[in-house]
This record gives sequence, C-alpha cells and structure tokens, in this order.
Amino acid sequence: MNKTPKRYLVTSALPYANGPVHIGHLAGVYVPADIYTRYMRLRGRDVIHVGGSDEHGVPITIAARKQNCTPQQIVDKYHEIIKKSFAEFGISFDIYSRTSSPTHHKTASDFFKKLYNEGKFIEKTSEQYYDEEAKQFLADRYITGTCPKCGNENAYGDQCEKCGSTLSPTELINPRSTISGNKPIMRETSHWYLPLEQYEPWLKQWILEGHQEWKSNVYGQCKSWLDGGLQPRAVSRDLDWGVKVPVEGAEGKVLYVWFDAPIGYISNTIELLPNDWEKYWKSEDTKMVHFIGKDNIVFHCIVFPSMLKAHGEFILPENVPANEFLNLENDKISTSRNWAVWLHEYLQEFPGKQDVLRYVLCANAPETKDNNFTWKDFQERNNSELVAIFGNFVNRAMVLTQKYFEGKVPQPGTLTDFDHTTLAEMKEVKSKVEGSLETYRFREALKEAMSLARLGNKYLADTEPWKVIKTDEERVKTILNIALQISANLAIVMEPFLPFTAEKLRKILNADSTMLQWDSLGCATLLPIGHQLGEAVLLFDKIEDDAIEAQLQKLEKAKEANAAQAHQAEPQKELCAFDDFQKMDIRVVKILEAEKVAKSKKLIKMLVDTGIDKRTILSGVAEYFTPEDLVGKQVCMLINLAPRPIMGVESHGMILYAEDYDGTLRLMQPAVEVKNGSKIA
RNA sequence: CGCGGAGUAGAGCAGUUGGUAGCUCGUCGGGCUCAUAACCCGGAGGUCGCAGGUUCGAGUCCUGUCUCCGCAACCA
Repeated sequence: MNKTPKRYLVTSALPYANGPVHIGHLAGVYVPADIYTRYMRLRGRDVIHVGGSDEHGVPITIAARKQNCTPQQIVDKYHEIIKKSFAEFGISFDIYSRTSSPTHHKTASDFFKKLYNEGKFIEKTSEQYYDEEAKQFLADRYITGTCPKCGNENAYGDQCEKCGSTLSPTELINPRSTISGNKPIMRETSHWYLPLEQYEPWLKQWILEGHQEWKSNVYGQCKSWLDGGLQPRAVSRDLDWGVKVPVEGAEGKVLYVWFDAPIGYISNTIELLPNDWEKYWKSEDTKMVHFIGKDNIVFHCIVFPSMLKAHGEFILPENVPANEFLNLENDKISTSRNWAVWLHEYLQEFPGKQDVLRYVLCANAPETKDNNFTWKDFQERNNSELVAIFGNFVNRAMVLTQKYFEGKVPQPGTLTDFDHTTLAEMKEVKSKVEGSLETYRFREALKEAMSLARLGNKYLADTEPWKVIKTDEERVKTILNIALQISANLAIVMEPFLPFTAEKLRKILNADSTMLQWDSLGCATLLPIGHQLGEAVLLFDKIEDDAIEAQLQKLEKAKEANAAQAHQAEPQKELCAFDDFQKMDIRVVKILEAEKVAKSKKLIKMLVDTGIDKRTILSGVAEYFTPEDLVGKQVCMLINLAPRPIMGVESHGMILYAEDYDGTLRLMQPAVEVKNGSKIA
C-alpha cells in the first residue's frame, strides 16, 4: 500500500472458548491491539477493532462430554466470562461477538459455498478411525494404543510421549478411543481441501518480496513454510459441532475450525456494520492489521490470506505483528495445568488496578522473544515506576499548586533556558511515541511516554520551587505552570496505554478530553491560566508484600494440585506366591490407647485389641497423627509380624496405612465397624 | 542433522542500515525534603551462549556448536 490508508481494520486473535483469558493472551494480543486501536481513535482515524470467541472444534466437544453438558453450554459459559473480563479490563472492541452466531454461520457458509462453486477446493477420500459408540471420527489425539517402537501402552495417535517418536493412528497396536474406550474401526470419509500449493508463487511474491518489513519472527516463519513447499489442507471435518458444510451429501461434516475461525473477523464486522462493513473488507484503501501470538503465524500469513485470495473480493492484511510468548514465574503458561493468571480473577483480586496490569504487560511485552512475568516484577513496576515516577510527579505538581496558589494554574513569567529545554523535550515525546506505535513497538512507545513523567520529576528537582517560593514567588508561578502543563500532557499521552489512569488524571486536573486532544500533545498551554484544578487524589497505590505473597501462594497451590495429578502409581513389585501371601495374617483391630513415645520424634505407642489379645505396638506416624486421631479407630494390621524392640519397647505387629502421592499417611478403615480380629483376605 | 525465533550487567529487556555496548528495576555513594521514605545526580557491575571466520573495525555479517521456546493435543 503506497498511499495513506483511509481506514483501519484491527483484528485480534479469537480466544478459544474452552477457558478464560489469561495474561499470556493479553500481553501477546489484546493489550497491544487495544493500545493500537485507542491510538488510532485519538488521532481521529477511522478504525474498528473486531474480535470474538472461537467456539467450534473438537476440544470443545470433548470438554462438553467430560463435563456432561452440551458444547453450547461450554461456549456460553466461557464466552460470557471472556467478554465481560475484556470489557472490564478496557479492551475496547467495537464488537466482541462469537463464531456460533447466526451471522457467522451464514458468512462462513457463504464463503465456503463460493469457493466450492468456483472449484477452488479438491475433494479427497481417505480411511480414518471411527468410534461406533460415540458415532464420530477420531482425531489423532483421541486415539491411544501401544507404541510400536517402545511398547508404551499409552501412546497417542500422533506421537508417543515416552520415546518421542512420531506416529500415525494406524501404527498403534490395540488402538482405543479415548472417548468410549472402545476399539475404533476404519471407515471411509471424504473431505474438501484447499490446495495451498497453488497459492505458493503468489504468497512468495506478496510476503517475501512485498513485506520484508514484517517482524523477523513472522517473516522467518513464512519463509520457512514457503521454502518447504505447501500442501493441500483439509477444510472440513467429521463432527457435529460447527458450521455445517453447505453442500448436498455432506451431512455430519462441518468446516474445520481453522477455516471457520478467521472468517469470524469478517462476520463480526458484518454484525457491527450490517450495511457498511464492505468498505472495511473490500476497499484497497483500508489497512488491515492482525494481532496474534506466534503460534498463529502460519494461519494468518499463509492460510487465511490464501482463503481471501481464493475468494477474490477481500483485502489482505497489511501487517501481522505477532508476539512471542509470556512465561509465568519461569514456567510456561498452561491452561490445562492451571498455571496462569486469569484475567477475570485478577479483576476481582485487584479491583481498580486494570492499568497496573496493562502497564506491566506492555512494558514487559514479549515483542522479540519469550519474556517472563513474575509477581515480584509486577509489584516493583507498580511501586517504583507507576507510583514513584508517574503518580508521584503529578501529586507533587498538584500539592505544590494547592499549597501556593489555591489550586489555580498560575501565570508563567519569562522562561529560562532550562524551561525552554524542558519544554522542547516534552514536545519531542509526541513524534517518538507516534513513531513507535506506528511500527508496533509498544514497549518502546510506553517507555517514551513514561519519560515525560521522568522529565517532570527532574524539572522539579532542578528548579526547587519549594525553596524558591521563599524568595521569588513569580518564578514559582512559571515553574508550576510548566509542571502542570507536563501533567496535562501525560493525561494525553497515557490514554492509549492506561485509559483508566488518563481519565482519573483528567479529573484531577479538572480538564475534559476536548481540552486534552492528541493533536495538542507537546503543547505548553493546555491548561489556561487561572484554571481551577480538581482534587489531588493519588493516581496509583502501592502494592504491599502480602498481596504479592497471596498470589504466589495461589500459584504454589496450583503447582501442588498438578503434582497430585501428575503422580504416577509405583510399578508393581515382583510376583508373590499365594502361599507367601497366606503367611501374612492381616486383621482388623481397634486402637484402645495411644500416646507419644517420650524423646522420639515419630513414634506413637498404642494398645490394640486384636480380638485374640490386647497388645502393644509402635508406629512411626506422629508426624501425621496425634494420639487422639487414633484412639477408638478400627484399622488394618499385620498381626504376625515378628516382634521387634523399638526404643526399648517391643512392638507386636504393624498397622497399615495408605501413603498418598506426597507422602501423607491415611488410616485404612473398614467401611462399617466389624468385629475386632476379622481377617482380611 | 525437520523448520523458524531467541540466548546481551544481579533481574527484566533495547540495540533498526557493522563504527565508543544502552534502558528500567535492584545495588552502592551523594544531594534534596514539595511528594505515596517518594524524587534528582553519580559510581560499581557485561570476554554480548560457546568456538571459528570475513573486515581497518562484529552484539550486528558468515560457518559450526550448545541451550530454551514455538510449528504437532490444550494454547497467545
């Protein structure tokens, strides 16, 4: 595109509606997309930001099966959570819809039909595993069986996680469906494919020659795919959840979710502007930008553009500024492992602190490589950057003005050289921030914006109005006027990044957004002389250690829960002859008395009723039970274990416990009370 | 030897066409006291993953090599 675009279409990746949104999604996609969009709006450009939930695909049907509900219920639940949390977090979508909407079904269906009618697909028949009970074809991942290479009995249809070898479902010995547990059968099925290889020359031209300015991770990935040669890609699947394939004889088939989802960008625009959407999608002077994470590069740079090209009426993305991934406390963020900071939970636990998270995620965004989010860093950035630099500067300017001039903007006198230098630096911020934002360098842009607050602090430190007031009130008027003008500029420049704070700051300055327009950023006369300022409330609050500690503990709990889930039962011991087993006399006994053995750490001495006699035994379980936990309980015990003296007392048997994954011991009790001395066999 | 990206002060990150290695936080020292013990100035701290090569000159270009992350279930 050579000429200046007339309008902008910003899309952000559709979150998959089988879970809530977490900080990885935000840092990778939604925060930068929102900053970009807000910036465009502030510049008065024609821009819309479209998004929505991606609600189709196999995983959602699996989740529904597991939770014993319908796929619709799953997506309804998460769509609501996601939509609500985005809104509360200030991600300013012009529309946030969903791929289960009627508009989307129609749009995707029509899209498919057009390509189908024009012969843009090829049809292929193949044999795939089919679960007769669940009545569905099985994706590779939903088939398990014995690995032909290492004998692991729980290899997946695409890969054995034990030996790492790549497999195809037909290689598995004794394949089983993970849905029903049954043995699947082979069944013939036919699907439509988009012949991507036909678009290869065009893609090479368009990306490799036409878009060398794309980020290196994006460009590199595209180049690698194009150099490797593209293959036809199936656009349909055998499934009952999704957009029905609108062709006769295609019952039980839906559009493959990758084909369906990006069309959501179009449907959402149609839903937003039913009569006016076409100018955003079909007009060459629209600039379209896709915000995505690195895992989506191929779809948005190769596959979706090929679809759009095949369709023929739509424009192509001008840029795809994909981000890398964000880690959490040095570990990969994972929905299934619950290793994440969930947006809806953050909003509850840190009310009114949307901008703190927005700030941290932008300042530490994974723009060029994977980055790490830690709660300690979150606290530090809040306390020593937002509070100490930005909030503190505004507060200083406000408090001084209240103190000396009753909260009215004072009239400046003659400017010194230093004043001029400071104002000149302030003026530069606009072009720097704009330059960074236009090239998707959000981290850099935010740093430039923050530098304005630093400039303000330095200005006050160097001019020392609290000293000068004693000798030269006129000079102080100039100083504070400048300090307040800097604050007003901060209210403008922070708007795309920290919209809640900008609003708050406008209130503090008693200025509305008509006084503080982006175009006047850098201007030293934003606040008129004599203007009455508002109340000097604090922009940010410190975050104390206990709040951070609570978050870390929450994560620690998630980790423990994972450990419990990941715990594997120990392998079976070697075989034991029946006679050997019969030698052991295991009985139900009642604990009559229990007391800790003096001077021992672990020992508890007990008197038990075995039905035969009453005897003394010792058990090394004081770390897990108090004597009171034990008295009166019936438990299992090996009564013919050879007696053994422990710490001077002879123990006549051994009580049996179950040892949990983490080493915790549990009593083994009969489900109902039985007679003491009952045999266990 | 599948393909991309990344590896730079204690931590988190910049470094755009090869030309004195930067920023934020932390740390140490000093200043200031208007401000949420906040702010301002200065210092220390790096053989730019490792090994070679091209060049007058390499964090940057080339070759090899190690590690991490993605591309394959969930997933940004």
